Amino acid sequence: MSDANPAQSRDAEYLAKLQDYYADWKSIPSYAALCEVFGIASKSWVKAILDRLGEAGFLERTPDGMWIPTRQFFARPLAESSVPAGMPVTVSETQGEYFVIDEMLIDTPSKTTLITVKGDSMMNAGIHDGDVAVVEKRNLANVGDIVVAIVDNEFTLKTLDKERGKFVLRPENPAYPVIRPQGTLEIFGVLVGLIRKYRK
Amino acid sequence: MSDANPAQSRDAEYLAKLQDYYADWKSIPSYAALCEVFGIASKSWVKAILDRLGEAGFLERTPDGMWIPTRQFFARPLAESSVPAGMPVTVSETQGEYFVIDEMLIDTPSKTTLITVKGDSMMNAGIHDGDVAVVEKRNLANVGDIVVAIVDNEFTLKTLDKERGKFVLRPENPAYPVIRPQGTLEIFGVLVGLIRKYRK
DNA sequence: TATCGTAAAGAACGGGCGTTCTGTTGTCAA
DNA sequence: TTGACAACAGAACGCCCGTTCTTTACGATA
Repeated sequence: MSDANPAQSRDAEYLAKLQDYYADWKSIPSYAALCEVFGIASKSWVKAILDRLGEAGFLERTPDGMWIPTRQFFARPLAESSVPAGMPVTVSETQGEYFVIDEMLIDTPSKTTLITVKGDSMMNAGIHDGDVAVVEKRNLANVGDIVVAIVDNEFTLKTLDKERGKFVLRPENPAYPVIRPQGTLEIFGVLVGLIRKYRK
Repeated sequence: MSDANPAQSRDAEYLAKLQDYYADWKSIPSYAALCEVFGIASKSWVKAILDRLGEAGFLERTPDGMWIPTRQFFARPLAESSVPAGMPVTVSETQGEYFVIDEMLIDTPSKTTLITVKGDSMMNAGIHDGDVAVVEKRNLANVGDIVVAIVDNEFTLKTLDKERGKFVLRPENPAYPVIRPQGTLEIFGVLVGLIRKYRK
């Protein structure tokens, strides 16, 4: 039985070196290369280290046996605004360099598009002019979803709703009218995320 | 000489599949595994594809020969919702306005923190409960900036304003009172971005 | 002094991986 | 109908990679 405490022994050093390497190369190298990275000479010990880091939850393996980093490997400081304590601002010194916002918002890159929002018709849903919508392309959506539809050859972002058995597009701003498409409603994609950048 | 046009042939499909795979596993698999991913049967053709994607700038190799993604690999196409024309939905061929979300929102990783927003006191600024605020840590801000301040040992997100020569924190929701701190106002950071994720 | 346990070193091995070469198929132009 | 080319398929090979086993060094413990 080891002490089961993950990154408290010398493994913490090895983890740090691995994180630095990964920041440079975005991959976990072969055991032979890891010998150089870690500064040790035996592949078997490298394997032992990686096995422990795996058990500790920093690494896992693909179905075909490759080592890959886990979410914990990137461990960003994400504070909750409710945290009461004095100054939890530690924000993890040094090797960060890798916010995985992308991963948070995007599941299937090939089906995801970014669209800049124009106008204030979705104001009350907290979607403003200039925001960037993260849209997953598909043509099926549920009532209540915010969708990107194609109306008059333009993209439009609205809430999908149903009125007397027919689909309609409802803006989230009383100043705009509900869109009741005649014929079929062409849905381009579904809103899965939103990004806003404040000018510096 | 090939036509030198990168992701315009069928390679675009292969790139998309690779991107999706990478989103799942954060690694580029062996040629054998790539055969399954791409749906082809010959390793030599897989190598040819990766070589071309490498030339096109989507992949590169580590010193020891492993394939790794480049920045371009993570770039997403950005469309403007105003685009009027027929169907420019072609995912903007070639390099039109690609960008990477992380880079867009974060200038200096070491000074940037993510904070989950609690409550609806900034409702009218389009900032909702559960949104993630991208905050750049510094203690100087201008009137009008949205800042994270420390009040009563808690983070609070408010607009910085001035009243009769003194700084105050103004919520963007009439149901909440303006905060008029006695003594100094401790500013933790300035809001530079906002992220929202819609449940699937 | 003897006995552990930890932290490695080092050898040995079998298989999988990347590479290269050679075929095969379909399509289009001339 | 021929030829050229693109898009793969398939085999063959040598080396490197991951795994396992054995051995060494060293500090703590008793």
